[in-house]
Amino acid sequence: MRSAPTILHLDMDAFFASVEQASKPSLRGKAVIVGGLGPRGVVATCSYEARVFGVHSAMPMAQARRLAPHAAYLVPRFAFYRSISEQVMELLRALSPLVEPLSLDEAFVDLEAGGTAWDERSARLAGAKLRADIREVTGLTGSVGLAASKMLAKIASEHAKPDGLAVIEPGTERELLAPLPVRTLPGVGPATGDHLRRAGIHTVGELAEAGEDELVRLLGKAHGQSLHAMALARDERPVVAERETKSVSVEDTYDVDIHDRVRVAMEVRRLADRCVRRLRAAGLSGRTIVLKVRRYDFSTLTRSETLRGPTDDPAVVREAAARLLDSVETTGGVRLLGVGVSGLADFTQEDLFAQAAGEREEESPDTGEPTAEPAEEAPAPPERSWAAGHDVHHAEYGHGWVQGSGLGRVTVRFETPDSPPGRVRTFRIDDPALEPADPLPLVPRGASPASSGASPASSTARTWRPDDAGTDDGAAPAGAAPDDKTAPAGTTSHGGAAPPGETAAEPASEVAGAGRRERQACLSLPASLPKSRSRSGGGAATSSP
DNA sequence: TCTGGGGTCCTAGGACCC
DNA sequence: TCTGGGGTCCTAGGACCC
Repeated sequence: MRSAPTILHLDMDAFFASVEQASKPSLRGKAVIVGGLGPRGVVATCSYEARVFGVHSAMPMAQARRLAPHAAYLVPRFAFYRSISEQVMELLRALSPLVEPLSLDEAFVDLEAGGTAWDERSARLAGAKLRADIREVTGLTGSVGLAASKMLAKIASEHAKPDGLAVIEPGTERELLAPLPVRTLPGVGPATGDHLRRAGIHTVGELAEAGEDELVRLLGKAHGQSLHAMALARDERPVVAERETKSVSVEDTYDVDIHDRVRVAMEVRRLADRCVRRLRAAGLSGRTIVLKVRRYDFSTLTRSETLRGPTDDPAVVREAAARLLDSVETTGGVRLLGVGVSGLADFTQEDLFAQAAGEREEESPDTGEPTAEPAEEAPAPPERSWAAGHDVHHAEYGHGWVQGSGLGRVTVRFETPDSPPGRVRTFRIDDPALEPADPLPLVPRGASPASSGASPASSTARTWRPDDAGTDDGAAPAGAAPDDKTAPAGTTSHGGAAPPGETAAEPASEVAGAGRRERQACLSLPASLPKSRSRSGGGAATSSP
């Protein structure tokens, strides 16, 4: 393992929700919940203001609505998030060619390989500058972890959240990890956590003491070995820039279970076509077709079939999926269907017609509503769906976003990322003056005068020492971060130079406010770690030390 | 409370070949 | 006639991650 903390992990704070707050001034400082809005939707991301009510990602939307009835509920706008993500990834690639994205809002960077950092000091500077650059270019905040390995960098960024930077100094790792709950380690989810708890293993230190043989016995070879290594802070995994796609799949959960076998078959056909479009858009073909069925009782099964050679022919995938469906009992109802292709090969057939058609269809807008599609291959008509959160333009009132719709009406709030909070007006859904619009940039173009404003705020950089995690009051480290954050937000970027002076400062101060609340919620440091990564169940319950 | 959608990796059994 | 072991591929399911 390297001797300097030159692996960086970036994690954008409450990414989807923060993007929505940045683009909609009236939502800043408010509880914002992004996810599926149907009866079976779940929370994808929520703002820190919403977390105060106990809302967290992966929670059923119905439960979130009970906990936070007055929050703003929005459908995700992936294309927009992707464009912001691309701006962030561009900043990372300026630091090093070795950038490994994990999702739209997360990535590892090998600073040493990029010649950007070689010791702790230079790594801190790079991390602080990155955070400042992200804020300047996107108006958003991200948290940075720096350590000598990927695992530790990720643990550090989690600790730094929100809007902070944390360094784990080489040499202190094992001492720092020892008191943390096993769920802190990547790869320990609910099942493994329970398993270990039943074996009397609660902390990373106990994991290390258990020994490799015991862990292999408990968890199997691969998992046991890797967990033992991680517990000892041994992690040699390199940052890998390009990883090959292994599979492509699509799936839909239906608002109500489907009982009609004919309808099930039709849905499978549509999913097969959608899957092939994605496959072709990626320039791939595949040999193994997978059908996924989730039944009324949530039991899930998969059936797969491997062809003699790779295909990207919709008819072939459709037929394979139909054959697989024949082997599945669906009486009682089906809540989810999915079609996937694996065993991928680079696309080699030169079927230019099909390829062109595939690309055209891929462009169709992403409304987040699985059911709205026309059944056959007709060119998608201009759908006027008015999904909550999407941008619109009105001939008279200008740019705004859909706050809600129903009963033949659509409610629009007229505001832009750099306007003050706007007013709401209601129209008929077929009002000809109203049309869908593209999102506006979060930061006005070219409005970045002397980048001096956001100087690499090295004051936000902290070292996470073993003592910090060990002490229960945690007052000093926990309190330090948000205070540090408010400083750059409040004092920089105001200096009159930026044309709309409020623009840069406003979202920043809101996020800082959110940060304060977040910190209150997790004063005890060891508990704070698993809390925000609780994907399913548990939450605070599993996190108490 | 009633559980999304997109992925990755691992395990285990059986078939088949050497 | 009995007893192998190893390797690879396929299938199904499960855990985990964001």
